Amino acid sequence: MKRVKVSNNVIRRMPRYLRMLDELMENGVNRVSSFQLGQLLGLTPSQIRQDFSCFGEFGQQGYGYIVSALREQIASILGADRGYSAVLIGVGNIGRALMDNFCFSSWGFSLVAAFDVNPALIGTNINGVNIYSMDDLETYLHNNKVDMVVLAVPKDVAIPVTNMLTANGVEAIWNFTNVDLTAPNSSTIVENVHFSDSLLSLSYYVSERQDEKAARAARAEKAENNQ
Amino acid sequence: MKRVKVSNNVIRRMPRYLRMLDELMENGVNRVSSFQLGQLLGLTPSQIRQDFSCFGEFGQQGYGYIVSALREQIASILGADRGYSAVLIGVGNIGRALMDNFCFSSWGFSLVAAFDVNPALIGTNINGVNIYSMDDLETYLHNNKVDMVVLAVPKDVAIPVTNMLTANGVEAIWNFTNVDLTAPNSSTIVENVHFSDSLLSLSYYVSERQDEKAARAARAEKAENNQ
DNA sequence: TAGATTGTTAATCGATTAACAATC
DNA sequence: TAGATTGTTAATCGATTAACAATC
Repeated sequence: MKRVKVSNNVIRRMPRYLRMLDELMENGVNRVSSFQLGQLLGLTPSQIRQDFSCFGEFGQQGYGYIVSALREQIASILGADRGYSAVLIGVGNIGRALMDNFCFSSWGFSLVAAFDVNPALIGTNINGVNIYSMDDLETYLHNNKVDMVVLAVPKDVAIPVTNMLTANGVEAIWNFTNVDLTAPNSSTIVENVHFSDSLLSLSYYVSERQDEKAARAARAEKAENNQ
Repeated sequence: MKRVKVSNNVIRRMPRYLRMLDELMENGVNRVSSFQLGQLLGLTPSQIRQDFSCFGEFGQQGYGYIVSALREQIASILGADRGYSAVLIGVGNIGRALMDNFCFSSWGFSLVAAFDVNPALIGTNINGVNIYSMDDLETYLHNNKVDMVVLAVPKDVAIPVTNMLTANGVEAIWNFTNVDLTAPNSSTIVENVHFSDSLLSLSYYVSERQDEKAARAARAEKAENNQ
């Protein structure tokens, strides 16, 4: 597989391709063209072919792509076939929701341990994942290969915990705290999940829609009065 | 406020500005320049001024921006000052995590009701929000102004529930199911939250990093052997 | 006033789309 | 073979950055 510098826009589309290919496989489709994929995803065929071409040649002229083969290629590009290990820190509601609902394994990852400060949780087990004391985290990190940390601790301890993690060699953080970890720890790869950003974007488009409606209504009323 | 067509990229940055301004206010900062904001957010001052200029003139030459005033302006642009009402559908783990942890009100929204099929939940109350039966949802939508729906139902009922919602006038969906609702219901505004997409993006960058390391190691070994 | 920083126009850069030869 | 669809190059479009006059 090629490893040239690929734009973030492309990277963000790859998981969508993967999901769509999974869906096609579930539906027993075994061949797809860039045109069809584009229709399904609301993208142009050109863009899809450009995206794929960043990583190699996965199709066949005059035929298209074999769904299962393309699926494997994209999974591989995204590292979803490397069995990366993840550790969850903070078994509050979000952490718990992830343990209960998010199927790490179906994306090729394995959640190997969870950590919390709550004595009621320590020593228990959710979905086969043991919950350990935060006090044992540092030792754990030294004795185990941890490819990524899922950070779901309360906002106010996000920074100190992150500092501890990076000091202990953690290189990737999937960040569910409401704190932006992007800037500070340069060498650590951080993926921020900000619910509020997502909701506010939605809210913007709702406002836009409502303002348009109001403007239309105002125009209609004015026209009415001018009769 | 201006309402010209603004690119999605700009809209996605606005909530980040809002969060940063909130943080500055918490820290008692009451004045900020585009240069400082840029440093804090990892953006260029140019871009920040360009972004703001899509909506109006919020600064003062030679001085910068008054944090609280700018905060209000951006909140208003995003519709975070309109008291939009939201209804949660599906009180599973994700739904519950949102009810417990996500502070709708701090972003100007109010969660007015929740719905589920589980008899053990129906009639109960979480954080002041009543949980009703799904059977009552349609009636509820007819009798109440619902600006957005938070969709946190299981994957397999996502499509039928969505169809029911749009049929009953719901225009905006904050979608936590793993189904892409983007394409089909054209007039409905959908914001998809896909945990897997986020994780896979992170995974890509982790893989890239590890491949670089491996390549470096291979080169080093080769050099060693050539000694 | 001098220094700072805005809002905006112009220049650059990058991403998307279109077009087409290659070929299955 | 004829039709279809890829991978890739070139053209277009849009987003970011640079520059600077306006002005607090």
